[in-house]
Amino acid sequence: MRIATFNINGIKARLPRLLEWLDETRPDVACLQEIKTSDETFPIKDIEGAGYGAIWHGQKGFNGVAILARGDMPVEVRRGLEGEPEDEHSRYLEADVKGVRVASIYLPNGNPQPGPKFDYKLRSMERLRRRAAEIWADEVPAVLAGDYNVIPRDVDTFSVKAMADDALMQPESRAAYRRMLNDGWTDAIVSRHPAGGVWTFWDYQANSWPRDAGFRIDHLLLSPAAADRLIDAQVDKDFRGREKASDHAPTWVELRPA
DNA sequence: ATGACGTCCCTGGGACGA
Repeated sequence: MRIATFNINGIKARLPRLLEWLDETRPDVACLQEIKTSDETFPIKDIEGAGYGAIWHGQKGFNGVAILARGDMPVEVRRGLEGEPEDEHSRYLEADVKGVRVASIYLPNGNPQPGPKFDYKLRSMERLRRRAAEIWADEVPAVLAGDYNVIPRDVDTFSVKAMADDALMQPESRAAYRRMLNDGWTDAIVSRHPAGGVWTFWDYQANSWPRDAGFRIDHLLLSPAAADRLIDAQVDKDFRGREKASDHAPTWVELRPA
């Protein structure tokens, strides 16, 4: 089964691209981020028309996450991360889908750093880590998929120099991500492409896509029971080059049937 | 470099993103 994550940067502006991607690649599960729409305006009819059941956690204007399941209905486990009751950003949704625990995650960008947005980013990463530990304790096959807004290693960006002052690449951001790996989670793309050079994001600006100036910030972290079943992990890179594309490309894992 | 580019909001420009 294939589980994908895709920061679509506005589900309304991107709807033709999303439906096209679902039709062409037929992921079993699709975790979406930055749907940028309220719960009331989520285009569920179009999603259902493509053959997917869905749950979503929307927010007017920005953020927002969803989980889609082909020919199935995700069973919601949790929406939002604990630890900050006053946090109203829609950035986390978790469900059981086709025998796998799946989370759709949109961690904060954190720029500019230093500053309150960067502090919020780091706190959010620690809140995610705490939830991940609870999922780990359940010993279920789990895939924590989403836009982590972290460039984990120097080989995960076209230019270390260009990104040096960015929140995505600060030592604190990397340390927070590495703590989850140290907890035992497997970075699926790294396990299949250890040498790096795999990008999931290309900025709209500065001619980034034509000159392949991208970096890797969309990640799928696997629990041991999921990592044991890992067959492949890849990026649907060509979708970044299409008309009215998102600035992210879909990223996915293929798991052996249980 | 208060830049670029794009989406959202609700109207001409601000908020936000990476």
